[in-house]
Amino acid sequence: MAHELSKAYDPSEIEKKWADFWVTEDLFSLPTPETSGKVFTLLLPPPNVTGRLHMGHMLNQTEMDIITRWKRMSGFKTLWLPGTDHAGIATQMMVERQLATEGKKRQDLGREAFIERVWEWRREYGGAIQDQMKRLGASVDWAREYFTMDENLSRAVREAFVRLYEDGLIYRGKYIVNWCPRCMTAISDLEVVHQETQGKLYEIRYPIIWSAQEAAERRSADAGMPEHIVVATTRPETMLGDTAIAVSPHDERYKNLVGLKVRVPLIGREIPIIADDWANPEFGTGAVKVTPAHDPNDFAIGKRHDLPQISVMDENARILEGIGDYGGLDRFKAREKILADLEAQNLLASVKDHTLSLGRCTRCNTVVEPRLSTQWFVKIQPLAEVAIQAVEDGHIRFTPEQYKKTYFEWMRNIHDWCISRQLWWGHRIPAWQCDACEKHTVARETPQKCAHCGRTELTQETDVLDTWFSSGLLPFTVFGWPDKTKDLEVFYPTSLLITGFDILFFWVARMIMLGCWFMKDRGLAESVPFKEVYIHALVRDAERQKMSKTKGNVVDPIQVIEQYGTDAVRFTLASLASPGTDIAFNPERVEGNRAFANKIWNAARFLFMHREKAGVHGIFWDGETFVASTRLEDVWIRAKLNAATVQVNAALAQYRFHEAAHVVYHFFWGEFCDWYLEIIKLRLNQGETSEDKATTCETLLYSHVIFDTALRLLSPFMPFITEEIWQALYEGKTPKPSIALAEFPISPDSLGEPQVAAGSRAAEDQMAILQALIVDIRAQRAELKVEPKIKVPINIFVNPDVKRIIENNQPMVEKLANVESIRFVDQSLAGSAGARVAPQYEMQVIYEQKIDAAAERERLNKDLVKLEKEFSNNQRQLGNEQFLSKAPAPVVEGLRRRAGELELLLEKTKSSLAQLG
RNA sequence: GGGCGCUUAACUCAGCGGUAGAGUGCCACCUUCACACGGUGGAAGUCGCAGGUUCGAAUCCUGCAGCGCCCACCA
Repeated sequence: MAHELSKAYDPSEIEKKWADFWVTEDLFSLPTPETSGKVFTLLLPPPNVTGRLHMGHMLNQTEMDIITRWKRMSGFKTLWLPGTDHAGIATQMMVERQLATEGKKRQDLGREAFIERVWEWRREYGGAIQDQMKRLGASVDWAREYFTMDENLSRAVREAFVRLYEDGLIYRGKYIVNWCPRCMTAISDLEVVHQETQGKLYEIRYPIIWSAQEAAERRSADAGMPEHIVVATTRPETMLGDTAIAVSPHDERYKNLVGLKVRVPLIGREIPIIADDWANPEFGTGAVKVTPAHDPNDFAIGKRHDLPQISVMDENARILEGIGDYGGLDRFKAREKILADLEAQNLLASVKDHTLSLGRCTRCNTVVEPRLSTQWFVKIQPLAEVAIQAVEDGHIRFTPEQYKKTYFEWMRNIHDWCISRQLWWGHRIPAWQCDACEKHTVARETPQKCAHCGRTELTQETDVLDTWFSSGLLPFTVFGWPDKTKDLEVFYPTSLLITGFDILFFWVARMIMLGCWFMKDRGLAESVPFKEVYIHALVRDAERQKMSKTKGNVVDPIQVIEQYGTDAVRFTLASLASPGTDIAFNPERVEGNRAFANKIWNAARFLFMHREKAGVHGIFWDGETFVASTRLEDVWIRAKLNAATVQVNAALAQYRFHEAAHVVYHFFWGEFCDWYLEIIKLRLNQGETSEDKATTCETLLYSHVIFDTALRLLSPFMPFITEEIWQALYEGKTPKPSIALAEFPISPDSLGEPQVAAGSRAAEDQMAILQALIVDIRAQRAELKVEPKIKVPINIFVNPDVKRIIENNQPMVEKLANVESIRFVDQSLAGSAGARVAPQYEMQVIYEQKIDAAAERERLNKDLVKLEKEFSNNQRQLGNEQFLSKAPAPVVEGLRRRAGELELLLEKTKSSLAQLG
């Protein structure tokens, strides 16, 4: 492909080109390996088919892509498996909304036609998020893409349901569930979000029914005979379904009322006063109305006391016909009317402000109504026990580790899982009800006859399964389960899961439970759906607010990408992705990383320019052996690159994306560009002799090797720009079709080459002295206000060792610090005008202009204060017997060495000050 | 009511037992032949508060204050 780089870095053009290339060349498709050795598998948390890419996705996919590319380049057979989720409620709502614009409801179409309509919708609009993923450069295996409603996955869902049923873990029953009257379906506990809401607490008088006999008894006993019992409630409309009043058995106030009957106001039903521990004497009046069909606690009381369950609302949360004057009224309208009617009868004792926690549907924000209905449940305890053990035994590792606690917390207090939904879009429950005996037959295929009575008139269950039921099975169903496939054998358990904490319970926990259960014949350690979980943070806006459509602060990743380029956005997210910390995403921050990309671009152009000038082509590298050089800057940059390599590999192994990004940024900009390229300019801008040309070629070769390695180090973070430059570097003759398939750098030092390591350390020490000297000269020039273009002579006072280092690298010092000439003197320069002292050298800038004595004195005084403070700390520690005996030797040695330096520096600084007068 | 975090330079965040760091922003100078999406130099922090452990604490422990998140059936 591209052999040369355009003058200006334009991400939009190159990103489109390579995104297409990766997909059309099928670069990331992985054939099924023979064995599971060195295989890395990652499942993409399937976005909703209705989804549009948001910053959360982008962070998630950037992290997954970095890890995936890193693993792939490091020699793993890497599979990143993409897919989309059919998202029951969300998708059904979307299509219903579309129907509504045509003035239709789903009931007008009927179940089959409606489902066909959803498929149509999916064919037309369902691919949006995949297209967006391609723009991010996500290196997934598109050939294996799945959809949770695909036939093979649907078959697996039925199989899983039937097996759980056969294991006795699925039951059907009439219980209080969370009901959304707008979605008209049951939802699980997790789909209800509780909000503190300012509401009212109403106290209502229920008239006590006194029989003549009881009344007489009371009067003779002088026991008092109250007319009413007052109950407190936040939802007066449910009184229509009251079947008892409960008081605490220990509540003296009500002791002798237990067993009596009261009349439910407005409807006149007689109900008993019962004693139950649930009633809290401290709260309200101590007496609570009991409505078993509309409250989970009341449901439990009802079971204990065998109370009738009277439902008073329909599926839309309207009062049922025939109940007082309230039939057909919406629950909140009914509440108003009931309160007014109570008031009129003087039965409303009081109304108080009361904050309560109101449950709302996560989909549509409608207030959830606890409703008595028949649903399918998963008996969760047996599944949870195994899932807890899997994590306790360390078969799944959480990063950050704190999420393990959250996971245990939830798992240990888990309730049975309501898995049926009254929707049409989804996996229909494989159960058939007998028209005659009304019992259910659960089967993989449509049964011929009832399993209980043998009759043949059967009707399939109309409910579908919770979407999370099918996604909870994905880690094995995507590999062909229930069949025993090769894929399942080599890819399961997957290696890693990267996801947000918001679906820790919805998805992560359920995958663990279901995986451990269905794969249990592999043994616990191998039954888990993934070996590691990395939980990433939330992307917030620049003000740390949660992004939300209603607040209007949602940042559209595609827009930011168009402004700065995908690479810059990816790099920004990576550099902010410190485990466990939410990300405050400010688009302005991307600017800095866009500049970084530009910097790399120009570094490449610099090398290419010289390559052209020198007529040097075909600089290729096998990616393994280092080209030798003994030049200080060459050994030094190699040592720095090795260090960066070691750090990046270590950081990625711990999902410390921010650290890896920082290391690679600092290497490229702070070391390679700022120092190395500046230094080699000396060798690249040489003359025409054959010796000069040879030097240029050597220099180019060496710098290309370094640059090539650095590009591969950066590639997982910025795949596009590195691909573009890498392809150009090899002039179309790349060793691999893509940089993404090239080798990720590993440090030669880490492979055990002690003499190389020693040489590196010496080079680093020498460069550190030269760098310090150069920086000091520059600073002194700035202080003396030497015009930038003027070269100045300098004097240096050093020991012979350092002198040799400087002499060997004199052109470097002269070029980088703009020095005319260096004179080595044999007397201390401390105190001389324009001098600076360091532990290893004394340096004086010779400049005719008069020194600003005041400024110089200020600087020296500041230095002096700092030095004195450090020295006194240093001396205090070194004078401390305890420290000397207890601190580790290297620390003590370090301080001793520093003490010597400090003494010297103090002395020199003081003498300089004295000279200034 | 339970549980979990966070508080370090103007801003965003690293560091988590051995002399306070980065990026952005800010100030000054420089359009030098890769890059002004640049270069060079510089200013800027009693590491929330109070105790404790330690030779040594931003780093470990306890308490307090502020901020945030998750879970939960108290009418």
